[in-house]
Amino acid sequence: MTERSYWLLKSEPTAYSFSDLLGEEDQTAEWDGVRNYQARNTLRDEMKIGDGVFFYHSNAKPTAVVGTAVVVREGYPDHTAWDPLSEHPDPKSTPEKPIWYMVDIKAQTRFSCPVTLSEIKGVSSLENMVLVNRSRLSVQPVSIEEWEIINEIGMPKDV
DNA sequence: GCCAACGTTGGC
DNA sequence: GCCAACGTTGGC
Repeated sequence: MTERSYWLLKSEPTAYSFSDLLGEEDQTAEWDGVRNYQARNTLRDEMKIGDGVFFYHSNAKPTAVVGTAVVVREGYPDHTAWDPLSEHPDPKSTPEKPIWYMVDIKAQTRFSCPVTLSEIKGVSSLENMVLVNRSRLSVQPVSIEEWEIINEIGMPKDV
């Protein structure tokens, strides 16, 4: 019996946006293309079915957490690595010896008020977020406190 | 478009 | 195993 964990996934909306995820059949997609070892380890070993996911738009105007999703399939080999026509081919990864992994996520909630990076930087209880301190990591952990605070800002109940 | 940060590669 | 060179990310 383990408790739910929380994560943040980054995507450039010009490449794949939260709207794209909402437009998928069953609002579910493979989170493929991650080619960083630390992020790979998180995808492969740590993210569990039912875990909460923040969907973050990087390189966007503005950069922001735009919604939430849930993990619906745990780490399995990223088959796009051995597809030479994919966006991120890596010939060193094979079906027999996969290097890269992915999870499936399903969209949950689109924030009525996307939580921008500058907003996050202005909240003292969010100053330890990985997003703020190690900005290049594209798959990163989120504490339960950070999860709750950003959900409250993104989906205010009393408006 | 610039450029700082930082992850990866490869020569030694 | 070190570290310089290089490539990429991503905020601004």
